[in-house]
Amino acid sequence: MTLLDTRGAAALTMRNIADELGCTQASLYRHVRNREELVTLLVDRALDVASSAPPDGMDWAGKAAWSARLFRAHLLRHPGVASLLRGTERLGPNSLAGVQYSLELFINAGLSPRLASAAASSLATFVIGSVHLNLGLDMSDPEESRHRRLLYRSRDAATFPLLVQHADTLAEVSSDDEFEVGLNALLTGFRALIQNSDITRD
Amino acid sequence: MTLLDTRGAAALTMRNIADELGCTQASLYRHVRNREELVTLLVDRALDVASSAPPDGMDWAGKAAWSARLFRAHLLRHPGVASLLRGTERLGPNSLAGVQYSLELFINAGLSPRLASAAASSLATFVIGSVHLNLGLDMSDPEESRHRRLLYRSRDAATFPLLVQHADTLAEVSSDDEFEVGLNALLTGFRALIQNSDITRD
DNA sequence: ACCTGAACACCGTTCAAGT
DNA sequence: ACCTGAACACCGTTCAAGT
Repeated sequence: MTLLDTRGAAALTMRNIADELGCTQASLYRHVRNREELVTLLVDRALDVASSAPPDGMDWAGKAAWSARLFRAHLLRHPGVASLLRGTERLGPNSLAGVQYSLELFINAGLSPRLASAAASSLATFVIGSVHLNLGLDMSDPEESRHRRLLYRSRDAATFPLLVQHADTLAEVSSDDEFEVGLNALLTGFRALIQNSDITRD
Repeated sequence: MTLLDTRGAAALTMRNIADELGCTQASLYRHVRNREELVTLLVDRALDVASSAPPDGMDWAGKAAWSARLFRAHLLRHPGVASLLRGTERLGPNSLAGVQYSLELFINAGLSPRLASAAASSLATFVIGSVHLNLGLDMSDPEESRHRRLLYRSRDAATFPLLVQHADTLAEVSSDDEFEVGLNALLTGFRALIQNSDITRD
């Protein structure tokens, strides 16, 4: 865990883990079948944020937004965890707690179990995908913004007119902005979905 | 390219590439700095679908949905490409063409360049994230659905009541369903955003 | 039961040496 | 300029041998 946070996902090798634990690499295979199994266990343990519930007094959309922001912030604080987060291994108890919670949220909001599941999945997909796509980048770094502006501006104006024209704007859009716009759009869409299924039910 | 499609991303090693090309691994470093640079070039070349535009006669939402589904289908058909798709390397000409196109779409729909960029990014994030989270899984495989049903049903009913109760429903929700629900919600949210900025402008 | 040392078959990358 | 052979420092995994 500390190894992953301090030296990154690339340094999470069986040898380094064994060193950190004070044993040989071969010993690890007494407690774990594969490296993959170890990663699965590690990732689920790292997802214990999902259990912290939003404060009371919010409607479902407020709670969903609160949880999504918390989850995203946690992943951004632990990029190593985020980079190991795939779809296959979301079976651990902490991940399941997250599924249970978001499912409850959307069902109580008025969605059918099927739609609630799809909505919760979509939201998680967006949060994880959002962190994933910005893993290498540090948007607060001014160097990064300058680099992107140059990339857009130096394109051929005939084939990429909009990129050249709005280079400055595009370079300035932070990943936080992107996330908020997408999160808001998703929740607005879910709200419409709930109203529609209410109408259908009447 | 054929190596990636036939034997997967794990088999995309410098040795295998060199074999496929009929040279030694060391020769590759005359044409490419890193393996990473090679992957970047390869991924961008694999994204040539972005250039195929949707048929005329659709509104912006229809076009966006059409492009998103096309992109997703392409990635699902080439899982190796999808697994290599990170955020850092979207600089290639094909990726930029996709950015230019989606930007044009949302600006013409009535969004400011800033919001259009965020909307386009969010949509791409959702598509890529959606494919990413289902990379290992084959939902059409009945074995997979049975496994998921068992996973949910065998949980502790006291801590995960909803998972146990709706195990059958949850196991049956396909990734296609999830994607359609999320896509629809996003586009509905963007539509509301456009109407809002129209009102603000008046 | 748990650990060790040593090996195996793989990686990406480098570099002197060839043509 | 481009390619080769051989090496380097790493991987994950296995296995007989120890306690």
